[in-house]
Amino acid sequence: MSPAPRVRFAPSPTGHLHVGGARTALFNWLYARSQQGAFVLRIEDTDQERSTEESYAAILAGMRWLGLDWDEGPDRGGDFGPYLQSLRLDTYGEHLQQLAADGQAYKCFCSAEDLEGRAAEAKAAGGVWEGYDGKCRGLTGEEVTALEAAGKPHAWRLRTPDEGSTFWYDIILDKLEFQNEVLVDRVIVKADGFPTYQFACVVDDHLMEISHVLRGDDHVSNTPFQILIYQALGWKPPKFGHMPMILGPDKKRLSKRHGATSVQEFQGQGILPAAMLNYLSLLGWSPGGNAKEVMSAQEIIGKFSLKKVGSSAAAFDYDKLNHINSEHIKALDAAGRLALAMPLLEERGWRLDPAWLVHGADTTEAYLGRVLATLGNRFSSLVTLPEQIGFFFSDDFFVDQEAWAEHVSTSEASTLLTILADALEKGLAGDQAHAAGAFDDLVRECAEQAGVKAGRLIHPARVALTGQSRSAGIFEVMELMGLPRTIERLRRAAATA
RNA sequence: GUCCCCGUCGUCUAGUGGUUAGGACACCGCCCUUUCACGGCGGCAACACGGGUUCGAUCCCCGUCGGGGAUGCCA
Repeated sequence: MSPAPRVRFAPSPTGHLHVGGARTALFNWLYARSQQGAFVLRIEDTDQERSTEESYAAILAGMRWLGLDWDEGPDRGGDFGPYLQSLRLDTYGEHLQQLAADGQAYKCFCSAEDLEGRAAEAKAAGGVWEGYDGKCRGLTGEEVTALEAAGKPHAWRLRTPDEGSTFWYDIILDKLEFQNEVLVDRVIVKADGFPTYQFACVVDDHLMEISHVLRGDDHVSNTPFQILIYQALGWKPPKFGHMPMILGPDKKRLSKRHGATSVQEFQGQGILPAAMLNYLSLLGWSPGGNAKEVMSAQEIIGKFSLKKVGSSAAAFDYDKLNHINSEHIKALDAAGRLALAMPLLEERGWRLDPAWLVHGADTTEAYLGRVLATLGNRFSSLVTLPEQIGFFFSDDFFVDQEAWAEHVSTSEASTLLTILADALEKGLAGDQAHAAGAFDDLVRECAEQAGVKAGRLIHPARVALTGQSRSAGIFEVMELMGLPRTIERLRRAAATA
Protein backbone atom coordinates (compact mmCIF):
# COMPACT_ATOMS: atom_id res chain seq x y z
CA MET A 1 0.00 0.00 0.00
CA SER A 2 1.35 3.37 -0.96
CA PRO A 3 1.73 6.02 1.75
CA ALA A 4 -1.16 8.35 2.46
CA PRO A 5 -1.25 11.05 -0.20
CA ARG A 6 -0.70 14.70 0.55
CA VAL A 7 -2.53 17.07 -1.74
CA ARG A 8 -3.03 20.79 -1.69
CA PHE A 9 -5.18 23.61 -2.93
CA ALA A 10 -3.04 26.67 -3.61
CA PRO A 11 -5.12 29.70 -4.57
CA SER A 12 -3.76 33.18 -5.02
CA PRO A 13 -5.65 35.75 -2.93
CA THR A 14 -6.68 37.91 -5.86
CA GLY A 15 -10.44 37.50 -5.90
CA HIS A 16 -13.34 35.43 -4.64
CA LEU A 17 -13.43 31.66 -4.67
CA HIS A 18 -14.47 30.98 -8.26
CA VAL A 19 -16.40 27.82 -9.16
CA GLY A 20 -13.37 26.59 -11.08
CA GLY A 21 -11.16 27.02 -8.05
CA ALA A 22 -13.82 25.51 -5.83
CA ARG A 23 -13.99 22.44 -8.02
CA THR A 24 -10.20 22.10 -7.94
CA ALA A 25 -10.26 22.41 -4.16
CA LEU A 26 -13.12 19.94 -3.97
CA PHE A 27 -11.41 17.23 -6.01
CA ASN A 28 -8.24 17.56 -3.98
CA TRP A 29 -10.29 17.37 -0.80
CA LEU A 30 -12.23 14.36 -2.06
CA TYR A 31 -9.05 12.57 -2.95
CA ALA A 32 -7.47 13.29 0.44
CA ARG A 33 -10.57 12.29 2.36
CA SER A 34 -11.14 9.13 0.33
CA GLN A 35 -7.53 8.04 0.78
CA GLN A 36 -7.06 9.09 4.40
CA GLY A 37 -4.52 11.58 3.12
CA ALA A 38 -3.80 15.18 4.08
CA PHE A 39 -5.38 18.22 2.48
CA VAL A 40 -3.19 21.30 2.65
CA LEU A 41 -4.23 24.88 2.03
CA ARG A 42 -1.43 27.11 0.82
CA ILE A 43 -1.84 30.73 -0.15
CA GLU A 44 0.19 31.88 -3.13
CA ASP A 45 0.51 35.59 -2.48
CA THR A 46 3.65 36.23 -4.45
CA ASP A 47 2.03 38.91 -6.57
CA GLN A 48 2.45 41.95 -4.34
CA GLU A 49 0.26 44.07 -6.59
CA ARG A 50 -2.82 41.95 -6.68
CA SER A 51 -2.92 40.01 -3.43
CA THR A 52 -5.35 41.35 -0.85
CA GLU A 53 -6.48 40.55 2.67
CA GLU A 54 -10.11 40.62 1.56
CA SER A 55 -9.51 37.97 -1.06
CA TYR A 56 -7.69 35.81 1.45
CA ALA A 57 -10.66 36.03 3.79
CA ALA A 58 -13.16 35.46 1.00
CA ILE A 59 -11.43 32.30 -0.18
CA LEU A 60 -11.25 30.81 3.29
CA ALA A 61 -14.89 31.74 3.89
CA GLY A 62 -15.91 30.14 0.62
CA MET A 63 -14.15 26.91 1.45
CA ARG A 64 -15.61 26.81 4.93
CA TRP A 65 -19.06 27.39 3.51
CA LEU A 66 -18.63 24.45 1.17
CA GLY A 67 -17.40 22.35 4.06
CA LEU A 68 -13.93 21.76 2.63
CA ASP A 69 -11.85 21.52 5.77
CA TRP A 70 -8.06 21.52 5.53
CA ASP A 71 -5.56 19.74 7.75
CA GLU A 72 -2.79 22.29 7.39
CA GLY A 73 -3.02 25.91 6.41
CA PRO A 74 -2.07 29.50 7.19
CA ASP A 75 -4.76 29.83 9.84
CA ARG A 76 -4.07 26.58 11.63
CA GLY A 77 -0.45 25.74 11.04
CA GLY A 78 1.06 22.34 10.44
CA ASP A 79 4.43 20.66 10.25
CA PHE A 80 5.37 22.18 6.91
CA GLY A 81 4.55 25.84 7.43
CA PRO A 82 4.40 28.64 7.03
CA TYR A 83 1.62 28.23 4.46
CA LEU A 84 1.71 31.78 3.19
CA GLN A 85 4.30 32.15 0.46
CA SER A 86 5.14 35.73 1.38
CA LEU A 87 6.44 34.31 4.67
CA ARG A 88 8.75 31.88 2.90
CA LEU A 89 10.98 34.29 1.00
CA ASP A 90 14.15 33.05 2.73
CA THR A 91 13.42 29.52 1.61
CA TYR A 92 13.09 30.53 -2.03
CA GLY A 93 16.24 32.61 -1.72
CA GLU A 94 18.23 29.63 -0.50
CA HIS A 95 17.13 27.48 -3.38
CA LEU A 96 17.79 30.22 -5.87
CA GLN A 97 21.35 30.43 -4.54
CA GLN A 98 21.72 26.72 -5.09
CA LEU A 99 20.68 27.11 -8.72
CA ALA A 100 22.80 30.22 -9.20
CA ALA A 101 25.86 28.49 -7.72
CA ASP A 102 25.91 25.79 -10.34
CA GLY A 103 24.93 28.07 -13.18
CA GLN A 104 21.40 26.78 -13.68
CA ALA A 105 19.90 30.16 -12.96
CA TYR A 106 21.19 33.41 -14.39
CA LYS A 107 20.54 37.11 -13.96
CA CYS A 108 18.40 38.80 -16.57
CA PHE A 109 18.55 42.56 -16.85
CA CYS A 110 15.86 42.99 -19.45
CA SER A 111 13.07 45.25 -18.25
CA ALA A 112 9.45 44.68 -19.16
CA GLU A 113 9.79 47.51 -21.69
CA ASP A 114 12.90 45.94 -23.25
CA LEU A 115 11.05 42.68 -23.70
CA GLU A 116 7.97 44.35 -25.15
CA GLY A 117 10.11 46.31 -27.54
CA ARG A 118 11.91 43.27 -28.83
CA ALA A 119 8.67 41.33 -29.14
CA ALA A 120 7.20 44.13 -31.23
CA GLU A 121 10.30 44.22 -33.42
CA ALA A 122 10.19 40.50 -34.00
CA LYS A 123 6.57 40.73 -34.94
CA ALA A 124 7.16 43.68 -37.26
CA ALA A 125 9.90 41.71 -38.97
CA GLY A 126 7.36 39.02 -39.66
CA GLY A 127 8.82 36.71 -37.09
CA VAL A 128 7.34 35.18 -33.99
CA TRP A 129 8.25 36.03 -30.42
CA GLU A 130 8.55 32.76 -28.57
CA GLY A 131 8.48 34.26 -25.12
CA TYR A 132 12.08 35.15 -24.38
CA ASP A 133 15.04 35.33 -26.72
CA GLY A 134 17.72 34.36 -24.21
CA LYS A 135 19.51 37.68 -24.48
CA CYS A 136 21.03 37.58 -20.98
CA ARG A 137 21.80 33.91 -21.13
CA GLY A 138 25.38 34.35 -22.23
CA LEU A 139 26.29 37.48 -20.30
CA THR A 140 29.90 37.36 -19.12
CA GLY A 141 30.90 38.03 -15.54
CA GLU A 142 32.21 41.47 -16.50
CA GLU A 143 29.02 42.40 -18.28
CA VAL A 144 26.95 41.38 -15.25
CA THR A 145 29.18 43.36 -12.92
CA ALA A 146 28.95 46.39 -15.19
CA LEU A 147 25.16 46.24 -15.42
CA GLU A 148 24.87 45.88 -11.66
CA ALA A 149 27.27 48.76 -11.10
CA ALA A 150 25.04 50.83 -13.35
CA GLY A 151 22.18 50.10 -10.96
CA LYS A 152 20.20 47.95 -13.42
CA PRO A 153 17.73 45.73 -11.57
CA HIS A 154 17.56 42.11 -12.54
CA ALA A 155 15.38 39.05 -12.34
CA TRP A 156 16.55 35.43 -12.35
CA ARG A 157 15.81 32.95 -15.11
CA LEU A 158 16.21 29.22 -15.26
CA ARG A 159 18.58 27.93 -17.92
CA THR A 160 16.57 25.28 -19.75
CA PRO A 161 17.87 22.61 -22.12
CA ASP A 162 17.58 23.26 -25.86
CA GLU A 163 17.32 19.67 -26.92
CA GLY A 164 15.48 16.59 -25.88
CA SER A 165 12.03 16.51 -24.38
CA THR A 166 10.32 16.64 -21.03
CA PHE A 167 7.42 14.34 -20.31
CA TRP A 168 5.35 12.88 -17.54
CA TYR A 169 2.51 10.45 -17.10
CA ASP A 170 -0.48 12.48 -16.12
CA ILE A 171 -3.01 10.78 -13.85
CA ILE A 172 -5.84 12.06 -16.01
CA LEU A 173 -4.36 12.82 -19.42
CA ASP A 174 -1.81 9.98 -19.62
CA LYS A 175 1.52 10.68 -21.29
CA LEU A 176 2.26 14.30 -22.07
CA GLU A 177 5.45 15.32 -23.79
CA PHE A 178 6.96 18.68 -24.72
CA GLN A 179 10.02 19.33 -26.84
CA ASN A 180 12.52 21.30 -24.73
CA GLU A 181 13.11 23.43 -27.78
CA VAL A 182 9.77 25.17 -27.24
CA LEU A 183 10.40 25.76 -23.55
CA VAL A 184 11.89 29.16 -22.81
CA ASP A 185 14.05 30.36 -19.95
CA ARG A 186 11.29 31.72 -17.79
CA VAL A 187 11.75 33.97 -14.79
CA ILE A 188 11.86 32.17 -11.45
CA VAL A 189 12.60 35.15 -9.21
CA LYS A 190 11.31 38.59 -10.06
CA ALA A 191 13.18 41.86 -9.78
CA ASP A 192 11.31 42.62 -6.55
CA GLY A 193 12.90 39.55 -5.00
CA PHE A 194 9.67 37.57 -4.93
CA PRO A 195 9.60 34.18 -6.60
CA THR A 196 7.29 33.62 -9.55
CA TYR A 197 4.48 31.14 -9.26
CA GLN A 198 6.50 28.56 -11.19
CA PHE A 199 9.34 28.58 -8.71
CA ALA A 200 7.48 29.00 -5.42
CA CYS A 201 5.05 26.29 -6.38
CA VAL A 202 7.79 23.77 -7.05
CA VAL A 203 9.82 24.59 -3.95
CA ASP A 204 6.75 24.43 -1.73
CA ASP A 205 5.24 21.32 -3.22
CA HIS A 206 8.52 19.56 -2.66
CA LEU A 207 9.20 20.89 0.83
CA MET A 208 5.61 20.29 1.89
CA GLU A 209 5.93 16.74 0.57
CA ILE A 210 2.95 17.04 -1.73
CA SER A 211 2.50 13.68 -3.43
CA HIS A 212 -0.15 14.60 -6.01
CA VAL A 213 -0.59 17.92 -7.73
CA LEU A 214 -4.20 18.04 -8.91
CA ARG A 215 -5.04 21.25 -10.73
CA GLY A 216 -6.90 22.65 -13.71
CA ASP A 217 -5.65 21.72 -17.16
CA ASP A 218 -4.85 25.36 -17.80
CA HIS A 219 -1.63 24.43 -15.98
CA VAL A 220 -0.62 21.70 -18.41
CA SER A 221 1.77 23.95 -20.28
CA ASN A 222 3.40 25.09 -17.03
CA THR A 223 4.20 21.56 -16.02
CA PRO A 224 7.21 20.82 -18.23
CA PHE A 225 8.92 23.99 -17.04
CA GLN A 226 8.19 23.07 -13.46
CA ILE A 227 9.56 19.58 -13.99
CA LEU A 228 12.73 21.20 -15.26
CA ILE A 229 12.95 23.12 -11.99
CA TYR A 230 12.56 19.91 -10.01
CA GLN A 231 15.37 18.40 -12.05
CA ALA A 232 17.60 21.42 -11.62
CA LEU A 233 17.13 21.17 -7.87
CA GLY A 234 17.76 17.45 -7.95
CA TRP A 235 14.26 16.60 -6.80
CA LYS A 236 11.74 13.97 -7.84
CA PRO A 237 8.56 15.58 -9.18
CA PRO A 238 5.22 14.65 -7.62
CA LYS A 239 2.47 12.96 -9.63
CA PHE A 240 0.45 15.38 -11.71
CA GLY A 241 -3.22 15.20 -12.55
CA HIS A 242 -4.78 17.88 -14.75
CA MET A 243 -8.51 18.24 -14.50
CA PRO A 244 -10.69 19.62 -17.27
CA MET A 245 -11.95 23.15 -16.93
CA ILE A 246 -15.46 24.35 -16.27
CA LEU A 247 -16.90 26.47 -19.08
CA GLY A 248 -19.99 28.60 -19.33
CA PRO A 249 -23.30 27.17 -20.64
CA ASP A 250 -22.22 28.23 -24.13
CA LYS A 251 -18.88 26.43 -23.82
CA LYS A 252 -17.05 29.73 -23.69
CA ARG A 253 -14.91 30.75 -20.75
CA LEU A 254 -17.15 31.00 -17.68
CA SER A 255 -17.67 34.66 -16.82
CA LYS A 256 -20.03 36.93 -14.90
CA ARG A 257 -22.03 37.40 -18.05
CA HIS A 258 -23.22 33.80 -17.65
CA GLY A 259 -24.46 34.47 -14.12
CA ALA A 260 -22.94 33.73 -10.77
CA THR A 261 -19.33 32.55 -10.82
CA SER A 262 -18.16 32.80 -7.23
CA VAL A 263 -19.38 30.46 -4.53
CA GLN A 264 -20.38 33.48 -2.49
CA GLU A 265 -22.87 34.49 -5.16
CA PHE A 266 -24.42 31.05 -5.18
CA GLN A 267 -24.77 31.25 -1.44
CA GLY A 268 -26.67 34.49 -1.93
CA GLN A 269 -28.92 32.78 -4.44
CA GLY A 270 -30.15 30.22 -1.97
CA ILE A 271 -27.93 27.37 -3.05
CA LEU A 272 -27.15 25.00 -0.19
CA PRO A 273 -23.47 24.21 0.32
CA ALA A 274 -24.20 20.49 0.16
CA ALA A 275 -25.93 21.00 -3.19
CA MET A 276 -23.12 23.14 -4.56
CA LEU A 277 -20.58 20.54 -3.52
CA ASN A 278 -22.72 17.79 -5.01
CA TYR A 279 -23.16 19.58 -8.32
CA LEU A 280 -19.49 20.53 -8.60
CA SER A 281 -18.51 16.91 -7.96
CA LEU A 282 -20.52 15.91 -11.02
CA LEU A 283 -18.53 18.19 -13.31
CA GLY A 284 -15.75 16.01 -14.64
CA TRP A 285 -16.53 13.08 -12.41
CA SER A 286 -19.39 10.63 -12.23
CA PRO A 287 -20.40 7.95 -9.73
CA GLY A 288 -20.85 5.79 -12.83
CA GLY A 289 -23.62 4.01 -14.67
CA ASN A 290 -27.08 4.43 -13.24
CA ALA A 291 -25.93 5.42 -9.77
CA LYS A 292 -27.92 8.20 -8.19
CA GLU A 293 -26.47 11.65 -8.58
CA VAL A 294 -27.94 13.34 -5.54
CA MET A 295 -25.42 12.56 -2.83
CA SER A 296 -24.10 13.82 0.47
CA ALA A 297 -20.44 14.71 0.84
CA GLN A 298 -19.87 11.44 2.67
CA GLU A 299 -21.43 9.43 -0.13
CA ILE A 300 -19.30 11.22 -2.69
CA ILE A 301 -16.14 10.56 -0.70
CA GLY A 302 -17.08 6.90 -0.58
CA LYS A 303 -17.38 6.69 -4.34
CA PHE A 304 -14.73 9.13 -5.47
CA SER A 305 -11.84 7.92 -7.57
CA LEU A 306 -9.30 9.87 -9.60
CA LYS A 307 -9.47 7.16 -12.22
CA LYS A 308 -13.02 8.17 -12.98
CA VAL A 309 -12.25 11.84 -13.49
CA GLY A 310 -12.84 12.65 -17.15
CA SER A 311 -10.71 14.70 -19.48
CA SER A 312 -13.14 16.89 -21.37
CA ALA A 313 -14.28 20.33 -20.30
CA ALA A 314 -17.76 20.65 -18.78
CA ALA A 315 -20.33 23.37 -19.35
CA PHE A 316 -21.82 24.83 -16.20
CA ASP A 317 -25.57 24.14 -16.14
CA TYR A 318 -27.51 26.41 -13.79
CA ASP A 319 -30.70 24.39 -14.31
CA LYS A 320 -29.13 21.24 -13.08
CA LEU A 321 -27.55 22.98 -10.10
CA ASN A 322 -31.02 24.20 -9.15
CA HIS A 323 -32.44 20.75 -9.52
CA ILE A 324 -29.75 19.22 -7.31
CA ASN A 325 -30.39 22.03 -4.86
CA SER A 326 -34.12 21.35 -4.70
CA GLU A 327 -33.43 17.67 -4.13
CA HIS A 328 -31.22 18.53 -1.20
CA ILE A 329 -33.90 20.79 0.28
CA LYS A 330 -36.54 18.11 -0.15
CA ALA A 331 -34.31 15.59 1.57
CA LEU A 332 -34.24 17.75 4.71
CA ASP A 333 -36.33 16.83 7.75
CA ALA A 334 -38.73 19.27 9.42
CA ALA A 335 -36.06 20.74 11.68
CA GLY A 336 -33.71 21.24 8.75
CA ARG A 337 -36.35 23.01 6.71
CA LEU A 338 -37.28 25.20 9.63
CA ALA A 339 -33.65 26.22 10.12
CA LEU A 340 -33.49 27.21 6.48
CA ALA A 341 -36.74 29.16 6.44
CA MET A 342 -36.52 31.05 9.75
CA PRO A 343 -33.79 33.47 8.61
CA LEU A 344 -35.92 34.41 5.62
CA LEU A 345 -38.73 35.46 7.96
CA GLU A 346 -36.38 37.38 10.18
CA GLU A 347 -34.95 39.27 7.22
CA ARG A 348 -38.44 40.45 6.41
CA GLY A 349 -39.60 40.98 9.94
CA TRP A 350 -42.36 38.43 9.53
CA ARG A 351 -43.83 37.10 12.77
CA LEU A 352 -46.93 35.27 13.81
CA ASP A 353 -49.71 37.85 14.14
CA PRO A 354 -51.46 37.17 17.49
CA ALA A 355 -54.71 38.30 15.91
CA TRP A 356 -54.67 35.31 13.63
CA LEU A 357 -55.37 33.06 16.59
CA VAL A 358 -54.09 29.94 15.03
CA HIS A 359 -54.90 26.89 17.03
CA GLY A 360 -51.96 24.98 18.44
CA ALA A 361 -49.22 27.24 17.16
CA ASP A 362 -48.47 30.06 19.54
CA THR A 363 -44.94 30.93 18.47
CA THR A 364 -43.70 32.07 15.09
CA GLU A 365 -41.49 29.05 14.87
CA ALA A 366 -44.24 26.59 15.64
CA TYR A 367 -46.49 28.33 13.15
CA LEU A 368 -43.83 28.30 10.46
CA GLY A 369 -43.31 24.64 11.15
CA ARG A 370 -46.95 23.97 10.34
CA VAL A 371 -46.83 26.15 7.26
CA LEU A 372 -43.80 24.27 5.95
CA ALA A 373 -45.40 20.92 6.72
CA THR A 374 -48.38 21.96 4.62
CA LEU A 375 -46.09 23.01 1.82
CA GLY A 376 -44.40 19.61 1.74
CA ASN A 377 -42.26 19.15 -1.33
CA ARG A 378 -43.46 22.43 -2.74
CA PHE A 379 -40.65 23.87 -0.64
CA SER A 380 -37.82 23.29 -3.05
CA SER A 381 -36.21 26.70 -3.40
CA LEU A 382 -35.12 29.38 -0.98
CA VAL A 383 -35.70 31.94 -3.69
CA THR A 384 -39.39 31.24 -4.15
CA LEU A 385 -40.20 30.38 -0.54
CA PRO A 386 -40.95 33.94 0.59
CA GLU A 387 -43.58 34.30 -2.14
CA GLN A 388 -44.96 30.91 -1.26
CA ILE A 389 -45.56 31.71 2.39
CA GLY A 390 -45.66 35.51 2.66
CA PHE A 391 -49.46 35.63 2.79
CA PHE A 392 -49.35 33.69 6.05
CA PHE A 393 -47.51 36.50 7.73
CA SER A 394 -48.70 39.71 6.16
CA ASP A 395 -51.77 41.16 4.50
CA ASP A 396 -49.47 42.94 2.13
CA PHE A 397 -48.54 39.88 0.14
CA PHE A 398 -47.41 39.16 -3.39
CA VAL A 399 -50.28 38.87 -5.89
CA ASP A 400 -50.01 37.28 -9.29
CA GLN A 401 -51.99 39.83 -11.30
CA GLU A 402 -52.66 37.47 -14.15
CA ALA A 403 -54.13 34.82 -11.88
CA TRP A 404 -56.16 37.44 -10.05
CA ALA A 405 -57.64 38.77 -13.28
CA GLU A 406 -58.51 35.33 -14.50
CA HIS A 407 -59.91 33.76 -11.33
CA VAL A 408 -60.99 36.57 -9.04
CA SER A 409 -62.02 39.58 -11.08
CA THR A 410 -65.11 38.00 -12.59
CA SER A 411 -68.70 38.40 -11.55
CA GLU A 412 -69.06 34.67 -11.06
CA ALA A 413 -66.09 34.56 -8.75
CA SER A 414 -67.36 37.56 -6.87
CA THR A 415 -70.70 35.90 -6.28
CA LEU A 416 -69.21 32.59 -5.27
CA LEU A 417 -66.64 34.13 -2.94
CA THR A 418 -69.38 36.11 -1.20
CA ILE A 419 -71.45 32.97 -0.78
CA LEU A 420 -68.44 31.22 0.72
CA ALA A 421 -67.63 34.09 3.05
CA ASP A 422 -71.22 34.20 4.28
CA ALA A 423 -71.30 30.48 4.82
CA LEU A 424 -68.03 30.53 6.74
CA GLU A 425 -69.31 33.30 8.92
CA LYS A 426 -72.52 31.51 9.80
CA GLY A 427 -71.58 27.90 9.53
CA LEU A 428 -68.15 27.57 11.03
CA ALA A 429 -67.28 28.41 14.56
CA GLY A 430 -65.12 27.37 17.41
CA ASP A 431 -63.37 24.08 17.10
CA GLN A 432 -64.61 23.47 13.60
CA ALA A 433 -62.34 26.23 12.36
CA HIS A 434 -59.36 24.20 13.46
CA ALA A 435 -59.92 21.36 11.03
CA ALA A 436 -59.12 21.54 7.36
CA GLY A 437 -61.81 18.93 6.78
CA ALA A 438 -64.52 21.27 7.99
CA PHE A 439 -63.46 23.89 5.43
CA ASP A 440 -63.39 21.21 2.77
CA ASP A 441 -66.97 20.14 3.48
CA LEU A 442 -68.26 23.66 3.62
CA VAL A 443 -66.62 24.74 0.38
CA ARG A 444 -68.11 21.79 -1.45
CA GLU A 445 -71.52 22.48 0.05
CA CYS A 446 -71.41 26.06 -1.18
CA ALA A 447 -70.44 24.99 -4.65
CA GLU A 448 -73.23 22.46 -4.76
CA GLN A 449 -75.80 24.99 -3.64
CA ALA A 450 -74.60 27.45 -6.25
CA GLY A 451 -74.82 24.72 -8.85
CA VAL A 452 -71.15 24.78 -9.90
CA LYS A 453 -68.36 22.25 -9.65
CA ALA A 454 -66.14 22.63 -6.61
CA GLY A 455 -63.20 23.70 -8.75
CA ARG A 456 -65.10 26.84 -9.86
CA LEU A 457 -65.03 28.00 -6.29
CA ILE A 458 -61.69 26.57 -5.22
CA HIS A 459 -59.69 28.41 -7.84
CA PRO A 460 -60.96 31.88 -6.98
CA ALA A 461 -60.63 31.13 -3.28
CA ARG A 462 -57.01 30.06 -3.69
CA VAL A 463 -56.05 33.21 -5.54
CA ALA A 464 -58.06 35.39 -3.17
CA LEU A 465 -56.35 33.94 -0.12
CA THR A 466 -52.81 33.39 -1.36
CA GLY A 467 -52.51 35.74 -4.31
CA GLN A 468 -51.37 32.89 -6.49
CA SER A 469 -52.76 30.07 -8.58
CA ARG A 470 -50.56 27.53 -6.88
CA SER A 471 -50.25 26.93 -3.19
CA ALA A 472 -50.43 24.30 -0.53
CA GLY A 473 -53.77 22.48 -0.13
CA ILE A 474 -56.28 25.30 0.10
CA PHE A 475 -58.24 23.87 3.03
CA GLU A 476 -55.08 23.62 5.09
CA VAL A 477 -54.32 27.17 4.08
CA MET A 478 -57.72 28.29 5.40
CA GLU A 479 -57.20 26.50 8.63
CA LEU A 480 -53.70 27.90 9.14
CA MET A 481 -54.77 31.39 8.16
CA GLY A 482 -57.61 31.36 10.64
CA LEU A 483 -61.31 31.94 10.12
CA PRO A 484 -61.46 35.74 10.53
CA ARG A 485 -58.59 36.37 8.15
CA THR A 486 -60.00 33.94 5.62
CA ILE A 487 -63.38 35.63 5.60
CA GLU A 488 -61.79 39.06 5.38
CA ARG A 489 -59.70 38.15 2.35
CA LEU A 490 -62.60 36.48 0.59
CA ARG A 491 -64.73 39.59 1.02
CA ARG A 492 -61.93 41.86 -0.08
CA ALA A 493 -61.48 39.78 -3.20
CA ALA A 494 -65.20 39.62 -3.93
CA ALA A 495 -65.28 43.40 -3.90
CA THR A 496 -62.77 43.73 -6.71
CA ALA A 497 -64.87 42.16 -9.44
C1' G B 1 1.38 32.20 -35.60
C1' U B 2 3.43 28.19 -32.36
C1' C B 3 2.74 24.45 -28.59
C1' C B 4 -0.72 21.51 -25.70
C1' C B 5 -5.50 19.36 -24.37
C1' C B 6 -10.48 17.95 -25.53
C1' G B 7 -14.74 16.11 -28.94
C1' U B 8 -21.20 10.28 -26.89
C1' C B 9 -28.45 13.35 -26.86
C1' G B 10 -29.21 20.92 -26.19
C1' U B 11 -26.32 20.08 -21.16
C1' C B 12 -23.73 16.69 -17.30
C1' U B 13 -22.29 11.86 -18.23
C1' A B 14 -22.07 5.78 -18.39
C1' G B 15 -20.23 2.44 -21.75
C1' U B 16 -18.10 -1.53 -25.29
C1' G B 17 -13.77 -4.13 -31.06
C1' G B 18 -20.10 -7.09 -32.12
C1' U B 19 -25.19 -3.11 -26.96
C1' U B 20 -32.27 -1.97 -28.81
C1' A B 21 -25.58 3.11 -27.09
C1' G B 22 -27.70 3.41 -20.48
C1' G B 23 -28.79 7.32 -16.61
C1' A B 24 -29.62 12.54 -15.04
C1' C B 25 -31.08 17.93 -16.19
C1' A B 26 -34.05 20.56 -19.60
C1' C B 27 -38.19 19.89 -22.98
C1' C B 28 -42.99 17.37 -24.61
C1' G B 29 -47.24 14.09 -23.50
C1' C B 30 -50.32 11.13 -20.15
C1' C B 31 -51.94 9.73 -15.16
C1' C B 32 -52.92 11.33 -10.11
C1' U B 33 -55.23 15.78 -8.05
C1' U B 34 -59.15 21.22 -5.78
C1' U B 35 -54.89 24.21 -9.35
C1' C B 36 -49.64 24.23 -9.38
C1' A B 37 -45.99 21.42 -7.57
C1' C B 38 -44.62 16.54 -5.92
C1' G B 39 -45.01 11.60 -7.56
C1' G B 40 -45.75 7.78 -11.39
C1' C B 41 -45.57 6.41 -16.59
C1' G B 42 -44.06 7.41 -21.53
C1' G B 43 -41.64 10.34 -25.48
C1' C B 44 -38.05 13.41 -28.23
C1' A B 45 -32.83 13.42 -28.65
C1' A B 46 -25.99 11.61 -29.33
C1' C B 47 -21.20 8.42 -30.78
C1' A B 48 -18.30 15.89 -35.10
C1' C B 49 -16.54 14.71 -40.30
C1' G B 50 -13.22 11.99 -43.75
C1' G B 51 -9.83 8.22 -44.44
C1' G B 52 -7.60 3.85 -42.76
C1' U B 53 -6.72 -1.05 -39.45
C1' U B 54 -10.31 -5.08 -38.85
C1' C B 55 -14.79 -10.17 -40.58
C1' G B 56 -16.77 -5.95 -37.85
C1' A B 57 -15.65 0.13 -35.51
C1' U B 58 -18.62 5.02 -31.16
C1' C B 59 -14.31 2.43 -29.15
C1' C B 60 -7.60 1.66 -32.27
C1' C B 61 -4.45 4.97 -35.93
C1' C B 62 -4.03 9.41 -39.23
C1' G B 63 -6.10 13.83 -41.10
C1' U B 64 -9.90 17.73 -41.09
C1' C B 65 -13.15 20.66 -38.54
C1' G B 66 -14.88 22.56 -33.97
C1' G B 67 -14.05 24.07 -28.76
C1' G B 68 -10.64 25.18 -24.85
C1' G B 69 -5.84 26.34 -22.75
C1' A B 70 -0.79 28.25 -22.85
C1' U B 71 2.42 31.54 -25.16
C1' G B 72 3.52 37.23 -18.40
C1' C B 73 8.98 39.65 -13.82
C1' C B 74 -0.25 36.74 -13.06
C1' A B 75 -1.27 32.57 -10.62
